[in-house]
Amino acid sequence: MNAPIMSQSRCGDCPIRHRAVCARCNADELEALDAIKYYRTYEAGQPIIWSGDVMNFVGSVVSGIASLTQTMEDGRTQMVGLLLPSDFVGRPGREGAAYDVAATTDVVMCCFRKKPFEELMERTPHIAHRLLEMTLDELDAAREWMLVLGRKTAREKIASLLAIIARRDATLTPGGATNRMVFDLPLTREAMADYLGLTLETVSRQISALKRDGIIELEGKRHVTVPDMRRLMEEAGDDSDGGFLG
Amino acid sequence: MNAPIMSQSRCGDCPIRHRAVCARCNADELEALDAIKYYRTYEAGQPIIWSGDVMNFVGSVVSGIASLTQTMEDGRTQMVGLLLPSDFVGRPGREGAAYDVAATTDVVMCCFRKKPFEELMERTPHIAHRLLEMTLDELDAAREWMLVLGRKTAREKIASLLAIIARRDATLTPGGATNRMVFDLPLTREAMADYLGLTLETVSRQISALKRDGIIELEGKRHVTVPDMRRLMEEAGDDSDGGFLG
DNA sequence: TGGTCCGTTTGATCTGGGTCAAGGCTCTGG
DNA sequence: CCAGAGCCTTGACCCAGATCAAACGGACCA
Repeated sequence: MNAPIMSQSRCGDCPIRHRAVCARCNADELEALDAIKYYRTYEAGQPIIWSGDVMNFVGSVVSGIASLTQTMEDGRTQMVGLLLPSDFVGRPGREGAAYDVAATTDVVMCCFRKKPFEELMERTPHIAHRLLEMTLDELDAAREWMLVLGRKTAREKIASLLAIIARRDATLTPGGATNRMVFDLPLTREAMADYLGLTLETVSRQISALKRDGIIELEGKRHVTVPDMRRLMEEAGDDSDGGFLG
Repeated sequence: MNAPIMSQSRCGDCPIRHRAVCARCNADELEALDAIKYYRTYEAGQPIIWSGDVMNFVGSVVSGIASLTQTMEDGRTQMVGLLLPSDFVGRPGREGAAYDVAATTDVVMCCFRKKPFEELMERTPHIAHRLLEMTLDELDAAREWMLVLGRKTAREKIASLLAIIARRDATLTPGGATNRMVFDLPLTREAMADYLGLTLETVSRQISALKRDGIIELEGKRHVTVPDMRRLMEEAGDDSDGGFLG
């Protein structure tokens, strides 16, 4: 609780490293961040922001998983992003939210009031710079996901999602990057379907198929073991291992 | 040729307004931009950059259309972005390209050498700021497209693409935002299929269907008339008119 | 004037994933 | 200990869009 989780600098007493914000901040800047910061918790399933709402804060996910979702008038939905701990939420310089944000699991957010955050950004170029980098990362991720949505089969989609979650998990689990990987699915079948542009029945069937074929092992419905990440990546149609394995 | 196309400031003698770069630059900054600027032309079909290549420039499309494409090892491709005149290419602060960029029609690019551009960015906060805004726009567009790819039917996909092209065209055609719209398709059926996650046969069939149903009129294979934009938007499943019509 | 090349259209057929429907687990609360 | 609610799985069937195949049409060239 008092030992840093990461070796990076953190803003004030915040238990996570804000990737976007304070990786390179000095003491004064951290203090300024602390002054405009507050925490907020959401229960699993709760909305955090609705598309079009005025957002008066930006922030980072501290724990739990949040999702970004687009919705059509007739109710069809597509998840367009997953927010894992340390991911940034919000659009400096923008009034409203562009999509619905909801808590997929219980979520703790570290928020910064938007106006003062933007002012701080103005006079702190490296924060603006870091924010640009981070937005470029998100753009890359979004465009990679467009390939998944547009061209991959249901089985490849599932494998891609599992690979992403495993990889993200690994970055939070020191020394985790081996061939065998174990993690918990933070999403229901329905949420996976929303992310993958599938129905929950197809998600369920394909997970069963991957299990039958020995690509994954399941303990209960959520706890996943991948005996060999390379095989999973092949199933994802993604031999370029995304920089994940040596 | 000597009269400005746009009423905005432009960098030096460049015939387009660089949305990202010089909308708010002063004379000194424009001069600095001019000093590191050069033009380059590409024929339709030519590659501009390959994914993974080191990019030593950033720039804007001056005329023509370029595409961003993701490719899988087995040859499946997904177009992840369209670059129309005034769109920005390149990733300040990044070494390599993340996707293939190719000229879809003949293209003229206005390029800035990357190193000096980044230096200029460092000491010119409003350029960095504008770049962030623009990247956020691209991110929004990418995420909107994820909904198209993941959840829309073939007919809706085609209608969405036509609506986007019409809208983009309108921004370049003063006074063009009426209900009736006329434009040329800058893409082959195959390129449309790549963008929409379909096959070219399906694209062709759905275009024929939209024509049969009177949503669009075709003169040759490329010249499109939309008698009533609202009907097209409905077909796109996108009643929120994207800020296009009053 | 007639190839031939390339993008496009159209037809016939097949199939992956959607839809509808019926249970099966597992946790919670009475 | 049972009932109910949420998820999840599995089966049967269907359809939108993929695949395979043929032919069209306009631009270019000999």
